[in-house]
Amino acid sequence: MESGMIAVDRWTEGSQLYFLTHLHADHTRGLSSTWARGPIFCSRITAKLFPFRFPDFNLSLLRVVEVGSWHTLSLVSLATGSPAVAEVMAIDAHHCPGSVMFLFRGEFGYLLYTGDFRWEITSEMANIGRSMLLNALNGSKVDVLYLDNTYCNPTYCFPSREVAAQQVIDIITSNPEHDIIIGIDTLGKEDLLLHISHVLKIKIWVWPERLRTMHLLGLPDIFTTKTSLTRIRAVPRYSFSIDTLKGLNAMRPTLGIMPSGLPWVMKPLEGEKSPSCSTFSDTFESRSKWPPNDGNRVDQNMRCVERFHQYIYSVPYSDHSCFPEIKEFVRLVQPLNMKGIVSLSSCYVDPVYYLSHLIRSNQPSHTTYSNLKREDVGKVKVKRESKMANSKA
DNA sequence: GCGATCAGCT
DNA sequence: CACAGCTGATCGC
Repeated sequence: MESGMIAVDRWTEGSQLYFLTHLHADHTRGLSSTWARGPIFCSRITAKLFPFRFPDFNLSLLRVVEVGSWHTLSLVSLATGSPAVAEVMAIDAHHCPGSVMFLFRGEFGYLLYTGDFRWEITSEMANIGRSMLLNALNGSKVDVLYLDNTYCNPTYCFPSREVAAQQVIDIITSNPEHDIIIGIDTLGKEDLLLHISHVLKIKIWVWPERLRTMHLLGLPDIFTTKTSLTRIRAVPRYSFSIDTLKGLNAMRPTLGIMPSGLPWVMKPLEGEKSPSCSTFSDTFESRSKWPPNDGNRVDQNMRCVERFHQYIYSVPYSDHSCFPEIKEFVRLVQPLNMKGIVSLSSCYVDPVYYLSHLIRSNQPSHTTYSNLKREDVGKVKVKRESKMANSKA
């Protein structure tokens, strides 16, 4: 596609149309309330949350793209200067509320930009997205897949969010006398909190701004800002530390739960013992439903709950796809070429490195690191400059 | 003084 | 290490 026409999650000057996959801060860096570079296309939920995040934003620049139907885009061809038409379809990305993938079609062919996404093969919602995607493609091939490669490495393997949510429930019910704090961000993991509330018939404390977000999302009235009403609190992840938990435990017995796809949560403090990480099943054997105790051996790579600290559990609840899910998605889409959208990670890999057998054309000249030998690509560590998960087309 | 950007931290 | 994001310092207007 010609450069300078369409930008996704990228906010530098020089594009005609801008697209926002979801409202997490690492995808909005460069966006501000004073934005005037052009229209921004996003999902209805993202549009709803937008003014809360960017209070004085000129809302006439927002364009809602409904999920599941083609939306016509008016562009100017950079090559000829004449009007050009393209279309876009938003498809639910199941990453956080409002998150979508964008499928573009035009004279440039088909481009699919996943944004951050979770592709839970067993989930009913993913099946809807699957048929939506296949119907939209109608047999055509995706020319370039821009892929959420956050966990694009075979070492990343974790259960569905449904299973991980049950692990959280098990921790809470196994510790009836404990207060529980759960680390979350400004957006995302609402389903986990709703599930806990529903199963345990208990309200969930959130901080005031987060309560506003819950209301904007139209979620059930199970959230509160009164600490006296519940022993379960969802707190900002940045406020979540071993020291915080120690402080809380000086008052009342309190356990912290970190829902995360990462195999580690935080660096153990100097002199701290124990991050040898006993697994949840070591501690709570028979009560735990995970790993399943059905006589079969659990995949050694499948992460389970880890006790990182006397007071802290890490639960593999992830809003990004794990490696087998990414693989399944690429197999479904069968792109001609693909590029990772996350370029900063200690284990950053070009998705082509592990998944080249699933794309239709895997000539080295098409890969991001065409100058490297294939064996070297997986070891590339990208420089800090491109932390933004983005792409320009 | 304000917004934008960056350093540092979790 | 950093899924995402806060705070505070600094730069430029």
